Amino acid sequence: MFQITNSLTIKVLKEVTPGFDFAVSIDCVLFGFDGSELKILLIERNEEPFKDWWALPGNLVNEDESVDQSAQRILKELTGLGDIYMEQYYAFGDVNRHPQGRVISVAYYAMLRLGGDKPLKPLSNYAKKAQWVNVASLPKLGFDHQHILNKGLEKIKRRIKHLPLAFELLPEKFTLTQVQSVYELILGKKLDKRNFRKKILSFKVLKELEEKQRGVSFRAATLYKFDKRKYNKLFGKEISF
Amino acid sequence: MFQITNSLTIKVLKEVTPGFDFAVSIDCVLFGFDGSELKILLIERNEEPFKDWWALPGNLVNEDESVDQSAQRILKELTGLGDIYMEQYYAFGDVNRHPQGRVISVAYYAMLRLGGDKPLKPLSNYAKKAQWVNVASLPKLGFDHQHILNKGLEKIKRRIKHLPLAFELLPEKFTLTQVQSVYELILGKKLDKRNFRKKILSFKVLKELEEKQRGVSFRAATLYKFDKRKYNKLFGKEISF
DNA sequence: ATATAACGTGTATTTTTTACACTAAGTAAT
DNA sequence: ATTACTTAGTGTAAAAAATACACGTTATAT
Repeated sequence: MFQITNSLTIKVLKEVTPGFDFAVSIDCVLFGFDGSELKILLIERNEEPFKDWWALPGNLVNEDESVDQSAQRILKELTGLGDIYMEQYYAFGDVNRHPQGRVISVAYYAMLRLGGDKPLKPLSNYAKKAQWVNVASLPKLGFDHQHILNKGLEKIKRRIKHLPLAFELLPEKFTLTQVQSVYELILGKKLDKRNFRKKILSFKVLKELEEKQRGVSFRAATLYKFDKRKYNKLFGKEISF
Repeated sequence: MFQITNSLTIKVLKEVTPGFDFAVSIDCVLFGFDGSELKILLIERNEEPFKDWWALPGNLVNEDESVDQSAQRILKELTGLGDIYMEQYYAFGDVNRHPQGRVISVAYYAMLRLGGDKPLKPLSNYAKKAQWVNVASLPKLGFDHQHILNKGLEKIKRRIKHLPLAFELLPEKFTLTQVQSVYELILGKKLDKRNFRKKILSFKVLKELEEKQRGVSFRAATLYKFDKRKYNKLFGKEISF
């Protein structure tokens, strides 16, 4: 159909409408909590640009998928994690944010419970590996990912004041002290123990269990679980810490 | 350089990296208040697709501009309005949202005071005209613009509870009843007059003027103006109505 | 038995939110 | 000038929420 008469390296030659020469990518900011530290899920890249750098799990959107679908696929491919509800929070569109062309990136965040149950295994070779990294000691990240991450942190800081997002970070059974730790880490400040408990229990979305912690030094705390049923009824109510 | 050996209509023939065949567009949701009704700025389109339909002011992002810059340019071209701070709120990326190809749209909103001072004059011929339209009686909109607009409304509903956005909609001098009207329109519910005034004055961002309304039937109300200085100091404080 | 370290609890004060109804002032019509 | 009309403008009491603050309890480790 087309005859190419010069010797340039041409990747694909194709009919193009002006304006249709952008790429769209997804970047995922996954927050995790291991019981004491706030973590972010990063990958070690195996492709240019930024090969061998740490970066947020991210890649280009395909033509036949919505950006929401794409976010799910990309997270799965790069980290092995599936079935995670992520929420879109911002589109990054500076001209030179990507060294290989004009790429707009749509960022998503999610909160995730950590634990041996969810192994991190990249399914594609875009990533060498995926790993949870302490937010307080991040490596240098590729692209504008530090900026994307900072905006994500700001976002959850605001969100957690109004929604009990913290439970998504915690294991099924948790102590009130752990809940408080999550809030303190995300908000970056200490909270009063008695007032915190009064408040968090007043929403009536926690169910006290008969059970106590096991295998801890010193006094074991009572375990609670999150009652999603009751949480859904609460929807829209304002919460602040 | 290239020799085309068939007869298809080809708009541009160009080197393409796979993935780089998206377009990115901007859509602007501008809210206005004329003293009694909440309005949205719409254009009547003069280009396919959806020629002759009403739609949000929107167009494709150029390669050499950031999405933020693009939002400013597009708004100016389609409505004649410049120098308006718009905030990005969501990226819409369903596969079939645009009939001519894969277009991701980044949506922005702003609040604007209405008045003869800001004439609406499209500078490009993408729009036949721009016009403020009552939110309560919208025409059918092209693309997924009704959806984009609905999300924008939800957004400002949440925002106005925490920030005094209402003042951006009002003229320089306004009455407390007007402020209350804006809140009631956006929140979609009636508020108690005494409690509203107590609350809005408690932030101390309004300055009472010596002046009263002119040219109204019945008793004239005291005029106030917004004190941006004091507002900036307030930043971060939570407000709720 | 004792030391340790985290658990778990209550009250008083202040601040904020809510509910609620009438008088005052200016305009328009007669 | 009187009257009718319409919107402006105001206060208080009760309930709810937020804040400040300290010590006895309990399981573990030595």
